[in-house]
Amino acid sequence: MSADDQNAQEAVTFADLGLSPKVLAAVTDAGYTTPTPIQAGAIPHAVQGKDVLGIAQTGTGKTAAFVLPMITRIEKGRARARMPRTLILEPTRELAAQVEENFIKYGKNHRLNIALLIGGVSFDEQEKKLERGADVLIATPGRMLDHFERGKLLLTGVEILVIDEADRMLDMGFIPDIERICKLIPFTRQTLFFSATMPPEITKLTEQFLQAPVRVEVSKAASTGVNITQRLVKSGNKGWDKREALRNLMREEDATLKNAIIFCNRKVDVSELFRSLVRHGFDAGALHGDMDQRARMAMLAGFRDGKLRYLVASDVAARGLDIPDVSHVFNFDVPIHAEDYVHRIGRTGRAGRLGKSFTIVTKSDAKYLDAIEKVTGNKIEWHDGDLSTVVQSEGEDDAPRRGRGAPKRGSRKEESGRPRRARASEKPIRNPVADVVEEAVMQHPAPTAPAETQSPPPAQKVRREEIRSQNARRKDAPVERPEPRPAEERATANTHRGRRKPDDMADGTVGFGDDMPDFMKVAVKV
DNA sequence: AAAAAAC
Repeated sequence: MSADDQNAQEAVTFADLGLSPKVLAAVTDAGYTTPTPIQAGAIPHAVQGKDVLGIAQTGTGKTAAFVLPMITRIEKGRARARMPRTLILEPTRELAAQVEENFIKYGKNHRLNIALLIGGVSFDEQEKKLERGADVLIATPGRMLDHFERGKLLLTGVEILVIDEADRMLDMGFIPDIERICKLIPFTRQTLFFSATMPPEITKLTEQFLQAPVRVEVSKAASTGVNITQRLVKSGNKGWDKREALRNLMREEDATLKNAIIFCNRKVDVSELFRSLVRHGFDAGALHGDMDQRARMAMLAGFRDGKLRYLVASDVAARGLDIPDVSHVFNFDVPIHAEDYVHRIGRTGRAGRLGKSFTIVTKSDAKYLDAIEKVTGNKIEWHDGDLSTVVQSEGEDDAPRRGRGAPKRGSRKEESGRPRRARASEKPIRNPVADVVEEAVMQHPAPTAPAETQSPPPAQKVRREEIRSQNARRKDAPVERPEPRPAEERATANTHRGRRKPDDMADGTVGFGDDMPDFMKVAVKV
């Protein structure tokens, strides 16, 4: 490449990409002048209506790479009732909500009707938005198909289809849904397709559903960024050992720790660790897929706004979520799949900043650790001596005061499942923010119960009856759940489900009155 | 040894 070419490339600005003046103005207002490689590569083609195959990780500016040209292209024209003009499919609810935020930010000079169709929230409002005519429809596949089957949605008017995070959709078993949806949309559409990797199934999908796509590939972010300091931390096998190791680490790092995500492999452990950290006075929140949708939103908002310094999370938070400025990532568990390690620690050290990651390792993690070191291609240093120096703690798991014989896996969780009131005398919770949040996460009777729960439309009522009869044997089985849930999982569920009246929890913050932090109120609007 | 996603 000549020096001139290089200069020319450096000189690329958003103004050179063919975006409309109104979109450009919004981009400028947001403070951006220079597009990222994926944006510079994809936008010029996308604004011309071409199909694009974008191969890019999250954190590369991928979302704006489709949002900006889409707004440009739908400037003219209006949506008709139940016939959205564009459809964006996302694998998780949070990602979908995040894309909506992007449309709001960059569409501020337009009058866009945006509809967000995700599970876990009421159908009513979503239907209203569809009825009004959506310029932009953002959805997770399940809820979208649900609306479609109810006849609330016609896909024949879709001009632009976006499939985001295709490889993750594959992991999650969404590909049949995606194929079905693709077939429902006219062939004359424009398709923008994004995936971080291109396994054979995904390649097949692109061959089937893209027409002469422009392929834009941005250099794979070095599997683990050089600006992330990675360390391993030894620990005994027990949950108790690991939690103590984590707390020590958190205290050690306190001076330089701005905020941190703490990953667990399992949802139960997210809940348990969250409760434990709160009891120890850390202002932590929690995020996993079994939580009430309102609480998920509230947690994320609280963490982003800096109201919560720690977020204990499952891998729902490992990819794609845009949480800027995370200074630390802690792996409470070694991830079972090596790629997850890369994604998790990739939540720190973004945009060239420095980041730190610590992974708590026990003797039984050896093989997973090997896999990680193989994938990332480097040996990770031990923080403070390796596993050979670990002292295993004695005793029956981490509930020593419970009688012998009792601790089946479920009963061990009793402590975390017990109502908070009973615990209050043991250890005062010193953290009001997390305390409020705990109410929201662990007891998820949506105070303004989703409308469909109160008056399900006939079709759904029938389905519910089926489920109810399936569960007839189990008196306490939640009707929404076809499968009986294991005891330990119930630690995350609402123990009062079905027993409390909505009036008892007018605003969902039982017993906290005026102490509800602002971010909770904001997030609750969903 | 997992998580996620419709009800």
